[in-house]
Amino acid sequence: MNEKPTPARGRPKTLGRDQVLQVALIQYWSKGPADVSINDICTLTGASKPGVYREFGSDDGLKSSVLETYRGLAIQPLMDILEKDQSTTDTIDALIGFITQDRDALGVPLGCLFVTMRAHSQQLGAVTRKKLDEVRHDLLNSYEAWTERSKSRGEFADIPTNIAALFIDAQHGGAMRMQREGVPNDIIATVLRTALGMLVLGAGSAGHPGEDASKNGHS
Amino acid sequence: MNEKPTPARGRPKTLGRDQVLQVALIQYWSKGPADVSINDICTLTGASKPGVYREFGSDDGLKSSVLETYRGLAIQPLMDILEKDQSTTDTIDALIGFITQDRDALGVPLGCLFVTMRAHSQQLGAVTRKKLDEVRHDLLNSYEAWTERSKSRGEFADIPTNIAALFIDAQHGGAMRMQREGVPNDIIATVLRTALGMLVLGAGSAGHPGEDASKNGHS
DNA sequence: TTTTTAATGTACCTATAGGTACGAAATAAC
DNA sequence: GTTATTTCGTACCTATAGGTACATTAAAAA
Repeated sequence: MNEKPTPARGRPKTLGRDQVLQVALIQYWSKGPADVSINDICTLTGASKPGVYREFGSDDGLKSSVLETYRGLAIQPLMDILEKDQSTTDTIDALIGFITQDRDALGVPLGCLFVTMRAHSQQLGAVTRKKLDEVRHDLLNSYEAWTERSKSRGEFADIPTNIAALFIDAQHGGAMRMQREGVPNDIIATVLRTALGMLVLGAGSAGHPGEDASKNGHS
Repeated sequence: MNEKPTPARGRPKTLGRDQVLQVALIQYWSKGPADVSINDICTLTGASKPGVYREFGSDDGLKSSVLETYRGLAIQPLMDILEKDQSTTDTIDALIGFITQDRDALGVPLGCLFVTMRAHSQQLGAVTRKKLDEVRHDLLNSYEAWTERSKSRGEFADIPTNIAALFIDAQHGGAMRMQREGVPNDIIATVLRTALGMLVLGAGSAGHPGEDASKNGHS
């Protein structure tokens, strides 16, 4: 419980680093990383601008720190599902459940900050882009490792591992984009079942239908 | 050959509307619509800023005009492939060929301006967003109509039409994102064959492999 | 030639972005 | 108390964005 290793010497720090990170996270997530200024974050947190710059160095520094936070919050749990020792179909169901969780109920924004940042990478600084690439590689490696394990159990369709990983990544990105565009979660889940169902060896040309949620399509 | 219906009265117009549209199109396409200013376009075309505003009204007006241009240039050809009277597998092959064309050879940027604008819609004006929605609906309707025709020929898998349309749209978006992220076109084509192949009734759980392009995956 | 019309572009406006200089304030050590 | 140290936040900087006021110019019409 070492709250503060050094009892410090000068003026005590009052800036709430975690609070700034939390607020910035929600703002970037809901409005997009390019549509939230440092000024906005200062106003919302009550922090001073030099305080934020002292803590994070730059806009780029803040964004990369937020991405790191998001990774622990939303990307790691996704990868944890892949690590878990369960059947291929169970993993797919768990993935779909995770991706199409009710965001209102959870109190978090729609979409995925990681996916959004990838789409906006041109507007991000070098540090954030580098971390983005790192997270992307981690995630793709996770998909590949899961695919390999599933293949070794004889549960995976005859698809090259790297292709499967890119395919899964594309479905994830597509699902998050649909969510932001207002497609209902049950429709998204149905699309994902169709898409990911085909990865399972021996599944029909259409995945198992599940409950029918195919009435309402796009607005 | 009515070059100019009205011989005009006052000072002749020198602003090259089409040139501005072309330059803006390439700029938005390659750098993203939020990373190109009116000033940039003025510098690149030699047009004056008031000239651009007289012609297009606003930033929003210019962007929506560019989107309209892009629609004719890249979206309509895609939809034309869907209208063509050919087998489901042939249409899928044509789609994949169109999407993974060599952009360097064609002299056009990577990715898809329509897809990029959708991802950046928060940063666009009301007019452009409206047109974006219109194009999106057109495209989804095109996918649905094609799906229905394919079903009536007994060539389509047992997937609800609206779900199939969203699925195809997601593959297109994913392909364009991969292209921007540096995935080679032959890899993208393989992912698309895997994804779209499952729409064909009676295809194996993996699509027909085609030539093997599954060595190099993601960088 | 003078007038009317319609386009031209220089030079400006306001707002906001990221970023910082610097004196004031709060603590521990002396 | 005084000093050393560390953080604080007001007030500022520069750059660039979208957008426009207005005097000027080039044509057709009178």
